[in-house]
Amino acid sequence: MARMEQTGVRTRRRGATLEDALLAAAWAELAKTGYTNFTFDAVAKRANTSRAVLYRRWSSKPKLVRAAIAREIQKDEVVTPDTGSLRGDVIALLTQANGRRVRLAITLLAHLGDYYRATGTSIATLRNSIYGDRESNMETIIERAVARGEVKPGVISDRILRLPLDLFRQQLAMTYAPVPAEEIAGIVDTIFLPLLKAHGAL
Amino acid sequence: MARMEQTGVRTRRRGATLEDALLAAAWAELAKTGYTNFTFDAVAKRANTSRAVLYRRWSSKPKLVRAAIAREIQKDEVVTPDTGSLRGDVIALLTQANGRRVRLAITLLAHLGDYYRATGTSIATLRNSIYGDRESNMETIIERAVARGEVKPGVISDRILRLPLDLFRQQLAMTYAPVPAEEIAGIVDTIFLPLLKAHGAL
DNA sequence: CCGTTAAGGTACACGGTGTATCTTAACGAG
DNA sequence: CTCGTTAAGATACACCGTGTACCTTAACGG
Repeated sequence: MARMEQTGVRTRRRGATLEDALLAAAWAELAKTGYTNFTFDAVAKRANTSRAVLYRRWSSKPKLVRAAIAREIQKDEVVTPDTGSLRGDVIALLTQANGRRVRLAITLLAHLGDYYRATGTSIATLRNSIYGDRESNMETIIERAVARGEVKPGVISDRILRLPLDLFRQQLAMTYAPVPAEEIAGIVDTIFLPLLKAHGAL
Repeated sequence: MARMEQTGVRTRRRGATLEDALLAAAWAELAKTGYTNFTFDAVAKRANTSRAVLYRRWSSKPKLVRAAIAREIQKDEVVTPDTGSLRGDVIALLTQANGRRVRLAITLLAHLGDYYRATGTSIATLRNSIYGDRESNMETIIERAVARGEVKPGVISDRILRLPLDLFRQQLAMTYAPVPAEEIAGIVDTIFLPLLKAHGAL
C-alpha cells in the first residue's frame, strides 16, 4: 500500500504477492468452470494481468492447476477429534472431512483422471494429499479407544480400520456432493460399530 | 459385399454399418488417448471418413463419447451367479465384475471427471451403466439365500446390500487395477459375512 | 539515481471445434 | 434398368484457446 496511486495508475504487483493472487484466481476459476473449461485467459483476466505472466511461472494447464490445488490444500489443518467415545470420534472425523474439504475433494476428484494420465501418479498418492493423514488419524482414534478400555487391542485389521473412510469416499466420489449427516451416522452405526462387535473388538 | 470394387474404389458404408464403425473407432480413440485428448479428427481418420459424418450424428464430444461408451457397455451381459451359497454367490459376482468389466471401468474412471464436468451427469448415473444391474443382482442373491433358509428375511438394509460392491469399486477406483482374488475374499469374509452375523441375518 | 528485473500488453502460428457447401456413391421406387 | 433422393465424404472457413516471442515500462536494489 502506502506510496501512491496517482490518477488511476494501477500498482504493479510482484513476487510472492503476485504469485499468490495468481493462484487464488486459478483456484477460483477451477471451482467455477472446472478443469476442462479452465483457461489461462480467464485466470489472467480474473487476476488483472496477462497470460504471459502466468506462462512465465507455469508452462502448462496441469502445472498451474496442480499449483493452485497445492496452495489450497496446505490451507487447512487436520485435527484428530477427541470426543471421549469411539463413535463420537469417528463421526467427528468424517464430519470434519465432509465440512472442510468436500469442495476441494470434489474439484480434485473431478480431475483425478486427467491428473493421473498426465503425471502417472497413483490415485492413492493424491488421495493422501486430499484427505491428509486421516488414515493415521483413524489409528490414533482406535489407540485412544483401546487406552480407554472401550476397544480390545489387536483385533482390528487394516481393512476394517479403513472401512469408514472408504465408504465415505465412495459416496463422495459417486455423488460429487457432501455426504449428509445421517449417512455418516449410518456408516458408523450400521456398518462400522456392528462389525467391530462381530469381531469381538467391543 | 458382392457387387464390385473396381480399381481401388472404396465402398461407401452407410447406415448401421457405418455407425458401428464410427463408434468402434471412437471407443478405440478413447481408450488410446483419453477423454481430454480425444478429437473428432482422430476418430474420423481412424474410421476413414470425415468429421462431417460424425457431426451429423453426434453434435459434440460428450455426446459421441457417451454413445461410444453405451455401445461398449451393452456388449457383455451380466449374469446373476448361483453357486448354492451366499458366500459363493457374492464372491462370484465380484469376480465376474472384476474379470469382465475392469478394463471398461478403468477407462471410464480415468475419464469420468472430465466427463462429469463437461456434461453435469452424476457419476452415480454412469456407474449404473458401467456395472449394469449388479446392485439388483445382489438383491437376487440375497433373495435366493433367504429362500434356501441361509439368511433371515427383512434384516438386510440397503447400505449393507451395497457394501460388497462399494468396497470393490472403491479399491478399483484407487488402484486402477483389477482387484486381487484374496482382496475379494477379504471383503466377503472379514466384512460382509461378519456384518450379516452381527445384524442377526445369518 | 540509474541499471536490472520482471510485469503487463500485443501479435502470431498452430491445432481443434463446429458449420456450411459441394460432389458423388448408394439406395429404392417405378 | 433408370432416375430421383438421400447421405457419405471432402473441403473450406470463422472462432477460440494455446504457447511463444517481443516490446514497454513500472518496481526494486545497489
